[in-house]
Amino acid sequence: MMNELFNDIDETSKIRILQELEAYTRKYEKNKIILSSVKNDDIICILTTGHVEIIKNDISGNVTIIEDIKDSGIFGAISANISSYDYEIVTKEESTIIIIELDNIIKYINNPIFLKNVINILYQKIKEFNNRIEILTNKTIRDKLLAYFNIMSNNHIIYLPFSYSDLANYLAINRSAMARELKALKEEGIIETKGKRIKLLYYI
Amino acid sequence: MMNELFNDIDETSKIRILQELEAYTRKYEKNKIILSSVKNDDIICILTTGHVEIIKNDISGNVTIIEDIKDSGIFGAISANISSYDYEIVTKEESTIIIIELDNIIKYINNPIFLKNVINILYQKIKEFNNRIEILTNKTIRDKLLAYFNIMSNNHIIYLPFSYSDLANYLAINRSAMARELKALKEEGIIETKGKRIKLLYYI
DNA sequence: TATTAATTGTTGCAATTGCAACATTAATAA
DNA sequence: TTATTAATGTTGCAATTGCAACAATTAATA
Repeated sequence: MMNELFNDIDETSKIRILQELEAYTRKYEKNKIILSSVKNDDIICILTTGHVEIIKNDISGNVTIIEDIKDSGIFGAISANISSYDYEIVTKEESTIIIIELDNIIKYINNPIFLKNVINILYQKIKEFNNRIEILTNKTIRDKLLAYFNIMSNNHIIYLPFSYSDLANYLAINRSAMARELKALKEEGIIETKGKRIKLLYYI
Repeated sequence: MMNELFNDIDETSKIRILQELEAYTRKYEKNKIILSSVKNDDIICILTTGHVEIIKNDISGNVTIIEDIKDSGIFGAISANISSYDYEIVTKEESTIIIIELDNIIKYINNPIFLKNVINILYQKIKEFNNRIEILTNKTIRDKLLAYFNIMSNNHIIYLPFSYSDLANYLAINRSAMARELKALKEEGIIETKGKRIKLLYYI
C-alpha cells in the first residue's frame, strides 16, 4: 500500500496523477544520507517504506533529531532559513520516498479526492508538530519527558520508537542529564521501564 | 479581504462553500478568552482580522505562548492529549475568526480551487512550525535567540512582533535569564537593539 | 496630565543542566 | 562464538538557567 495519498483513487487515475506531478520515487539503502535534493522549501516527501530521520548538526557538533519518520509519514518544507546549520536526511532502514513539488499539485491536479488526501496528510502533520512544540515548550527535562510520555502513551504504556539516546536528541536535552532524570522518575514511582517499554504510574 | 482561503473564488461560490461548510464566523473583543469551543482536534480556525495568542498554563503557574497569530493566520488542531494543561486562546485585539470543521471540507467540498487554497494554508503552517521547532531544539538561550533572530530577520533587521516578555514565553525560557543573555549579546557586539528593533551584526 | 498598570533591567542565589569521562551492558557483524 | 561497535548507566564539576525580588522605565487609561 502506497499510503494515504492515493486512498480511494483507482490505479488508472493514480498513474495519471503521478505523471502530471512529475513525481519521482527513489529508493535508498540503509544509513544513506539524502542530501540537498530535499532541502527545497516547497516539496513534499512521502516515505513509502522504511524509516528516515532528519538530523541537524550545528557548528559545535551538537546533533538534534528534527524529525523521525516511519510508516507513511511525510517530511519536507525544511527550513532553508538558517544557512549555518547542516541538515541531513538519513535513512535508518532501506527506504522508498516519493518526492512531489507543491507547485505541481497546485498547477496540474484537480482531482478532489487526491487534493483531500493531501489535506488530510498535511493536517496530520500539523497535529504532530503541535505535539512536538507542546513537548519542547516545557522548561525542565522532567516536564519534557512527562509531556512526551503523555502524548505517546496508550493506556499509560509507551513504546519508544527509537533509542534513549535518540530520545534525548529529539527532546533537545543532554543524554546523561536525561538518564539522571529518568532514574529519579523511577525512584519516585512515577514511571517503570523495561527496555523501551515505559509505563506511566502517575498521571494527572 | 477574507484571506487566502477564498483566493480566486467568486463571491457566489464563496457563499455556497461557506454554507456547505457550515462555517461560522465569530467576533471577539480585545483580551477575551476563547475557550473550549476551539479545543477540538479537528477544526481549522482562520483569523480574519485581529490578533490572538494560544497560551498554555501549567500547574506550577508557568505561562507559555504556544502560538502568536496575526493577519490571516490559522490555528486549531490543538493538542487535546494533555489534560493536565489549561489552554487559552486569547484575543490581543478585537478579532474575527472563521471556524471550519475539517470533516466538512472532506465531506462536502469538491471545488479544486478551494481545496488548493486549503493546501497552501496548511503548507504554510507546516513551514511556520518547522521554524518554531528549529528554534526550540536549540539547547541554550543564546542559540534560541540567535535562531529566532535569523529566522525572523529581513536584511539582518528584526522587528519583534510582541513584547520581550512574550518573546521569553514564546522561546520557553525565563525572562530575566533572556534579558541577561540579550545584554551579553549586545556587549559582545553581536546585536544592537532599539526598542523592538533588533539588528544582527554578526551572522554566519 | 496624573495615576495606574505593564514592561523591562538588574542581581544574588539555588537548582538544573550540560559536559566529560568512564564502566557496563546490549546489539551487530565477522 | 568472538570481536567490534553502539547504547546505556553513573558521577563530579562547571556552566547555565530559573527564580525571586526590586528598581527603573514605558505604556495605558482615567
